[in-house]
Amino acid sequence: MVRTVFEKSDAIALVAEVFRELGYEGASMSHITARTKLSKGSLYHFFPGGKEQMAAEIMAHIDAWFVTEMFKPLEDDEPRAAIARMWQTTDSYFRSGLRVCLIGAFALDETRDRFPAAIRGYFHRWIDALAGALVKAGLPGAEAKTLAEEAVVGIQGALTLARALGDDAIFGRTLARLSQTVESALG
Amino acid sequence: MVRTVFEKSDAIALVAEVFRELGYEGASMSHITARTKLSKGSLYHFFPGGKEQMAAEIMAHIDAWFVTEMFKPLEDDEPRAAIARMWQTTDSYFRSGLRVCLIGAFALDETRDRFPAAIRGYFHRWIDALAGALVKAGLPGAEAKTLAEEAVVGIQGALTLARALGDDAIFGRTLARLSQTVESALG
DNA sequence: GACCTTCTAAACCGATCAGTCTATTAAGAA
DNA sequence: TTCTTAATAGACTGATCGGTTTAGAAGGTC
Repeated sequence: MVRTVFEKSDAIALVAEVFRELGYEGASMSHITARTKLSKGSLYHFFPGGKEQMAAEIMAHIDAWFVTEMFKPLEDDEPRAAIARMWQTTDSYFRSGLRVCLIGAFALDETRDRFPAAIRGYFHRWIDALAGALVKAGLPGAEAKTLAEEAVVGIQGALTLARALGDDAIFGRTLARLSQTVESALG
Repeated sequence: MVRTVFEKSDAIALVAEVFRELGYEGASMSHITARTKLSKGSLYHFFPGGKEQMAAEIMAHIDAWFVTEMFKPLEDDEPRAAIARMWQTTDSYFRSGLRVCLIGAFALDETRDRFPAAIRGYFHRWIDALAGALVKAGLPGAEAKTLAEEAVVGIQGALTLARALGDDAIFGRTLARLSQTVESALG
């Protein structure tokens, strides 16, 4: 029999895409094995805790990526440049609306009750990091918080509508509108 | 054995709440029977087509409600008053953020591929009805379309974040902000 | 009462679920 | 080479899945 060797990081990325497309409950082990070409032996070798561990590690992986690529830059770099790069990073991460937000999708059904802290933390830190950058760029705290919330709300809503309408253009339009709103607030 | 008699409209409303909380895949027949107190016999009597028919009829029911309560008023009534009532209707329908949008949740996973027309139609008509009212209220077509899209995107995003953060206040804040934006656009 | 239709209850079915186990393979250490 | 260990393939298990069927209860009509 043919034997393929995987790295755990490959496994995380592959399984993540299955959860992203099918949701937590919709992603059965047979779906996962079929779509990833990882056998059950491999999956339970990497994730002895089964589906729940897979989802937890995937969320941690996503979280770490966002911290490095978006939240840290928003906190540490020059705020206007970091915010400008945030729109680009967001657009490419979500493939211009073709890829949904796994954490957002988990939030909408009972999967939320399995990972409440991870879900809450992800969005909380995104809003806080953006609000912090807006404050550093000169906005009052309250306005910064409102604007940051508006941005993350808009991104999530645009992802939902892009999938619902089968029209990814709405995602680009929303990002453009949000960045425009932020820029005019910054003056 | 004790026998309880249900109406089909009761069945639709009860099953709808289960799908809303658990999602399409997450809502197994045993979950549905347990939470609704409807036996399998009753469920398959009302919905011979099983889960798929349940979901289809629930979506049709939701759609009809929105047409009567929101889309028709937006099309037929005085536009500013209809838009003002839309915010209230939206707030009460989604129970100020405690209740998710079933159609939006379906859009995010593969459930979308079972009901693409219903999902697309729901959001398309919402945006069009609101944009139509905005045009009647005096806005240019392009601006009306953009604003209507922004409103529906914001509502969906706020529902996602309300659930993710376990904080329904964000839903009220978003509705207030959106209505403010619309009002200042109308002058 | 008898009869018929509508509806409910629950046993039952094959398929699929998440998860376990055994056998085997590849690769590094000695 | 030989031994050891990490990793893979896939058969297997008991539980649960969506769905079917059978049996009978409730309510109307005559």
